[in-house]
Formats: sequence, C-alpha cells, structure tokens
Amino acid sequence: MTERVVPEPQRRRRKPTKQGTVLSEQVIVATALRLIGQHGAAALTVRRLGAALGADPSAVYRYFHNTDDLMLAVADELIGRAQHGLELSGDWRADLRAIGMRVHAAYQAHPQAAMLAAHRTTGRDNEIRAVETILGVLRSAGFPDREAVPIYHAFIDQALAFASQDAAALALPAPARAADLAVWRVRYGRLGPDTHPNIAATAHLLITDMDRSGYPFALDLLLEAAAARLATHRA
Amino acid sequence: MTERVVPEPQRRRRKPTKQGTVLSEQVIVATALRLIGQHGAAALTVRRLGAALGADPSAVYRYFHNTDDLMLAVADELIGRAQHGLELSGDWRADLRAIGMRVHAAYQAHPQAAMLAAHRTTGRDNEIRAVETILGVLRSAGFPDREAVPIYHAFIDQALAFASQDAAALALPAPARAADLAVWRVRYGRLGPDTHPNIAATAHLLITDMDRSGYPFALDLLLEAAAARLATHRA
DNA sequence: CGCCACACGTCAATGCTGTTGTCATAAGCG
DNA sequence: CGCTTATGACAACAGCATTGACGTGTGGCG
Repeated sequence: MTERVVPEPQRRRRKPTKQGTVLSEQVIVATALRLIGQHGAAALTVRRLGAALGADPSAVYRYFHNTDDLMLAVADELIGRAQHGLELSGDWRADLRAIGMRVHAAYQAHPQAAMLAAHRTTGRDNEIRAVETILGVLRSAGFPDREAVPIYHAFIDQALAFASQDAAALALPAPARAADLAVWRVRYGRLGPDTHPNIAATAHLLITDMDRSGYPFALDLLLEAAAARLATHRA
Repeated sequence: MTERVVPEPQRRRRKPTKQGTVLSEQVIVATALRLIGQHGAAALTVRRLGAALGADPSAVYRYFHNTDDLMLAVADELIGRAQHGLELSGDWRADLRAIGMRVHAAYQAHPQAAMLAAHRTTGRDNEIRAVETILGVLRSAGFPDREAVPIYHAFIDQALAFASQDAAALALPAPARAADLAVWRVRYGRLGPDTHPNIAATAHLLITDMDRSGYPFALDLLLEAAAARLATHRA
C-alpha cells in the first residue's frame, strides 16, 4: 500500500466526514486525550476514537501511521502542558519542588500517554527548555557543576519514574486497580504479629499511606539531602 | 461458568497434555518469564504461551483467572528472585542500600517483565516477605512507626519506579534506544551558551552522566535524608 | 484391585482489537 | 467547468482474551 499519511503542512482539502466533523491532527490528538481522560486508559482504541470523532476508524490512519505514532503526538502535547504557566520564585528548593509536582501532575492527568512518554528522551523544544530551567535553578543556588548534574539527573529521573509508575497504576483496568488497593486492607491488614510482627505493628499506618503516591515524600527527602550537601559546599 | 481455577495446594491429578508436558503454576510462570525474556513483552500472549508449554491456550485458565492474574504471579516471582540469598548485616543503611540495588538488578535482568510487573501490588508470599524485612530494618534501626512507614513507602516505590523506568529503556528496540542516547551528544552537546547557558556549561558532564541509571545516586540521597532524620529523633 | 467422580486438557465459538486494500466522492486548482 | 487526487468509508483479515461444553484418564476410596 502507498503511504496513507500526508504531512500536516501540505493538507489543503478538508473533507467533512459523514457526520460532519472536519478532521485534523490537532482534533484527533485532542479527542484522544479527552477519551483517555473521560473514560480511562482502556477507552483509547482506534474504533472508539473513530466513533468519538464521528468518523470511520480507518480515517485516523490518514493522519498517523499507527497507534504508536498517535501516542507520540499525544505525548508531545503532554510535555508542553507540564511546563505551561510555570513561574520561578528564586527559592531553589521551593522551585524544584514545584517543578517536580507539576511534572508528576501533568503526567497523572494522562496516564496512558505518560507510560509511553516518561522514559524517552525526545530532544524536542519543550524538553530542552525544562532541562535548561532545572540546571539553572541548581547552578544559581550555588551547586558546583559536578554536583548539579547528578542531582539534576536524580531529580528528573525520579520525577519521571514516579510519574510513569503512578500513571501505570492509574492506567490499570479499574477492577485490577481496585484489587491492588484492597490488598493492603485485606491481605496485609490481617497478618498476625507472631509471623509478621513489623507489618502487624504498622498495618494501620500502611493501609492509609499506601494508597497515596509516595512521590511527594520521596521528593522532600531528595531535596533535604541536596540542601544538606549544599550547606557543606558553602562551609 | 463455574470457577476454572483450583488453588495450587489442592491440586493432585496432574494430567499430561497431548504433547506430554505436565502443567503447574510454577511451570507456567517460568515459561512466561522465558517467553518475555526471549521475544519481548509483546510475545506474551495466551496463545503463544500455550504453544510454548505444549498445551492448549485455554489450559492456562485452569491455573490463572486471567492474564492479569498471571502477571501478578510473574511479578511475585521477580520479587522472590530479588531476595534470594539476601543476608542482613545489621547496619540499616547498608542493608537498605543492598536491598534497593538487588531489587533494581533483579528487575533489570528481565526488563520486559519488569515493565509489566513493577507497579503491581501482588499480595503474594514473596512480596509480603520483602515488606516485613524492610519494615524490620527500619524499625530496629530506631525509626518510630510514623516515620518508618512513609520512608518504607518512598524507598520501595523509588526502587520499583526506577526499576521499571530503566527496564523500559533497556526494553526499547535497539535503534530507538541508540537514538535516545545519542540525543544527549547530538542535540544537547551542540546548544550554544548564548541561548542555553546552563546546558552548554555542563554538557560534557551531562553526556557521560545521562547514560547511566540515576538510581544509585538517588538511593544514596534518600538514605542520607533518612539518616539525618534518624539523628534528630535520637537527639 | 477395580471403580468412578471429577480435575483438567481440548475444541469451538464470541466479540473484541489494529490494520489495510479498495472504492466513491468532493475539494479546489487550472 | 472539469480533472486530479486527497480523503473518508467500507469490508475484510488476522490475532487477541476469554468461556461454555465435552471427553478423558488419574488417583483416591471402598
């Protein structure tokens, strides 16, 4: 088969579908994101996307080579949203915390896309802008370059790793997600102090703690350690 | 339909398949792990699993309720392998570092499985044992329960999140992985100090640092912060 | 030692999924 | 105004997870 996809800038003839909608790369990406957000990750199938667009499913293949291609376009959209409207305060620790939480939140809003996006290095504009910003925060806080780089590395990898980890949990089919959560109550909550003394002693704390993301606290620990290191550099 | 799955301990009648293999939960999990390792995560379909086992695909449903149930068993097997032969020294910080690195390593050995498994709560034996061990290390180090639980949470989520993050990179098709790595040299290495001063100043460090996993350093930071908190509790 | 219940492997069918070859139509250039 | 062709629609294919029905032979019991 000859290539179905025509690059966006060359498109001129926009022909409405039977149901009247006019397709475009933009509209399809936006619809895909909406579908994921409204009905969960599993809702994004080409057939349902077609239905949501008011078009034949195969029409999507006029705009994207395959579903992976579509997901990359969606992912690219996400990177932009993570940074949208960010303003730096000048307090390095508060700024890094804000950036970390923003990245995490932006990816949680679109778990399915997050899982595919979080471990890729895109080298595109939005990513570069983020790297420059974070390194800038660290270096102007006073971290020497040899320290700033590994801290940047740990910081961003941890943010992305937790983002995709938590996204994966969100992207799970609803029954599986519920089952995973229930395990803490049902399974861990009932272990005896004779066989599992440490779990039994802390079960009540575990049950409430484990259905939150561990990220905010992990981020705080990372920033605490970084601050301690900065103090020794200054001394 | 009545329940197909009979709990493992109650199984007595082992009937060989047409091709002569004798099935069991163990054999199926091991075969699934091998299949994933050899041919990638996409290779794990019930049909192919059946073929690899020398059995009808539907026979798998005599042992697992569905594919998700199977993945949980695979996940637990990985957790078990991470703990195999672990010996605690009594030095909480060294022990936690060893456990973290072991978990990370065990998952890296099966990247494709790690991606699917690292974000599940299995509630199975190996997982429970790991939770009990880690909580024990923290509590006997002197962390009060209210502090031990969130630190446990941050610690284990960090290990698993990085494990699946790094696994995802390893599991990428070779050309895509090479491309992602090259981005640091090709794209970031060539940004000008006028437009991207912080990247330009640290590019040489970034290029060498970013193709390693950020986990060991991130783990050190977490343990550093935990140690500092422990010191304040003792004082 | 032989019987027979039923555990468990097999077969077949269902309704999903992504993807593509082919055709019809209308947009918009010349 | 007509021609080209971009683009939507249709239909079909292969592969997916899952399940209901069925037959077989294993292993415990009398």
